[in-house]
Amino acid sequence: MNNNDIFIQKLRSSGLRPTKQRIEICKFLFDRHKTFHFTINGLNNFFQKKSKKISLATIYNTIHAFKNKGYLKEISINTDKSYYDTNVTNHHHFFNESTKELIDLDDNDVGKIKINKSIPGKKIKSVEVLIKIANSN
Amino acid sequence: MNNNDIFIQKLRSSGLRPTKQRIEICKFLFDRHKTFHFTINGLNNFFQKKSKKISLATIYNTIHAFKNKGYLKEISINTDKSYYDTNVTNHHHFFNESTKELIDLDDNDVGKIKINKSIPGKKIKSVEVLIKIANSN
DNA sequence: TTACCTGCAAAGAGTTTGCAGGTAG
DNA sequence: CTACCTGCAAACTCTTTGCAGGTAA
Repeated sequence: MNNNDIFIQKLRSSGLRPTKQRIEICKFLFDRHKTFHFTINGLNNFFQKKSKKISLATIYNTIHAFKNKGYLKEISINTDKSYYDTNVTNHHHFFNESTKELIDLDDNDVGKIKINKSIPGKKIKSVEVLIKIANSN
Repeated sequence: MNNNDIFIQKLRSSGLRPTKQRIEICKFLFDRHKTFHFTINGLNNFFQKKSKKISLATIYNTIHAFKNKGYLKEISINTDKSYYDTNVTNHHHFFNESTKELIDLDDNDVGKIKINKSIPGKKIKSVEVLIKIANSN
């Protein structure tokens, strides 16, 4: 089974039709070993350069669908734009303010977060640490 | 010295002219005991209701100026809009997803965050924990 | 054939900017 | 008087939406 077939199956099993565009997006996002962070604009630029133009509306649609299916995680750093992460496990981030790049941290990089407060009737949905870094000079 | 004078002095000492609008904004933001979170839209609504309309451009200008002077802190929760905090000390937050409200956590509420990774040439600028909560039912 | 998907363009939300008139010092 | 500030409207960026034509099953 080649990669395309894997993605076709992945899409189908999520109730998403495996269209040409979605398969291309899958190949770009998920056919890699390392964690990958991106913005919608970055994705769009990539496909334009490859002359595999996918309309912005379709990119938004697909990314939203993938996020809803749990294949992507949205990360809020600032109000400018949304960042997405192909690593959907619970983890924290460095944000390099000089380059505007996100860097994943793994479990060993950040000690356990102890939360000593709770609010009646409320449940903790997520705990995210964002560490902003910049050139040290 | 009354509160207005304190704010006038605060503005002047920052190189900001104490205009009517800025003093009004100061009074609303800083003349309180508890920590206060707000959005630009919320501020705007407040002044409109009080029939002390301040133009949106001036509100943006002033909030940016205050942020640059270190009187306010911007908090990123989602891409929708910016949240601001009159508590400029280092602290963490609950974000109530049901009500879209921010709640400050103090030092005792969150254990010390241990970071075991560093990036050569980079310095940590801030460490922020955002804990999303929602109704537990 | 039918439900779903794509792409375009228009619309929306939040924010920023240019500029003419107003105000503080 | 001069530099700075305000308010309006226009512009901008990112994102969402409506809809006509296209495609998967």
